[in-house]
Amino acid sequence: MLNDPIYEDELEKLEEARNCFITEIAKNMHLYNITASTGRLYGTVFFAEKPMTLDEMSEALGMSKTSMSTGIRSLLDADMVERVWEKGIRKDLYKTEDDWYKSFSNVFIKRWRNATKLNVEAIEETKVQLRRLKEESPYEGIREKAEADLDKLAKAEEYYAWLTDVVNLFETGEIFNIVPKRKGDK
Amino acid sequence: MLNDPIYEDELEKLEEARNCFITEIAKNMHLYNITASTGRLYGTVFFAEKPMTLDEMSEALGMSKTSMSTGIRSLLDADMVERVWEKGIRKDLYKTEDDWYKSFSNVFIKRWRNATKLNVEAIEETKVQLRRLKEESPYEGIREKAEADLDKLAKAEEYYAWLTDVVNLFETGEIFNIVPKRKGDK
DNA sequence: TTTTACGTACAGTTTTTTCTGAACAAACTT
DNA sequence: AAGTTTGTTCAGAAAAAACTGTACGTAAAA
Repeated sequence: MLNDPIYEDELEKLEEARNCFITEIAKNMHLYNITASTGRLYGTVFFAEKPMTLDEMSEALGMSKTSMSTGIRSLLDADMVERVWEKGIRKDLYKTEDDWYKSFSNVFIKRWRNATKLNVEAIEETKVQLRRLKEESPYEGIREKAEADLDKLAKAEEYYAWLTDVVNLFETGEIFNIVPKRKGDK
Repeated sequence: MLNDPIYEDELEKLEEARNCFITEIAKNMHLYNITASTGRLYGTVFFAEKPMTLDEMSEALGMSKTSMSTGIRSLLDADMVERVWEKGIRKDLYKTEDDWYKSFSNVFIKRWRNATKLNVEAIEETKVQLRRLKEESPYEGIREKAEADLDKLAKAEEYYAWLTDVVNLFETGEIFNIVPKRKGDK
């Protein structure tokens, strides 16, 4: 069977079918801050019948093992892939996380919570400086500008408070009460 | 006042305060698929007392007008900036969208809806090919693989159906019933 | 109409990111 | 202990992206 040209042909068709999905998903992977190459890696592991080693990935994609190593790490960070253990196998094995809801939520939470935190901190620091100007500047023009800026930042803070609430919706899993997971329905 | 060194100094302090926020927001702008440079552009327009022209932006940031043009376009695409019209002014004027809830929602909707659409289309196409293999391949191994892949894709479809629901939550504005906008509270 | 002002397309340059192979360190095998 | 195997670090090469200045088309002004 391994040298059966018709079987090879069928296998080729299978690859082609898979490739259709892999190519598309790789293109949209940048939404998770993941490069297209790493997206293809994800797709490859996704369709694999069993967990893959770095060497197998390297072979499958025709890319260096180094790239597989860094790519897998990105995917691990994004909780899109996990390491599995198999008896008697020395190499690291990886499979895709099958709970896509979880992957999405994790990425969503991680990214927005972090961004919110940093931005709110920056707002606080900026406010300190602006308040000083507003209260102490000898120039009315400066005081007015500082006040106007403070108003703008206050609005921004409201928004970040809301965004934090939204992130919490995903973190607590409450989102699944509001938008239930689909099971088998179209 | 224009040549008053103390006033200049105060203005400098104002710039510095603003810069603190601008720098941070620019760093996190990549979450909206926007470069750090364009992020700084956003910050500059955000703090400006009145709508800015491309030339003013170029002057303020020390970058080419071409870059301002393309940067502003990215921001327009993301609904983070809008063009405004002022009587007697020939140049295009831009201000930041003050409804950040809207900006966030728009970006969120646009990006995820688009990604979902493309991925679902790819899944459909892949399914067609896999079904053919599953039904017509003379090799049991191939038929089994095709079936396994179809199962995986079915799970992916469920996820995308859910994601579409989530996106709709933002598109219809229903998210604001669940997570109300903050007004003035901390 | 001619002139001027304005925004953008495009090609080339600079900067940043991605990718690779060699060298290394840790852990397993013998 | 010596010798493999395996994943990762690192410096340099290759690829991609960002940025700039020139040139051009369009529309307002003269």
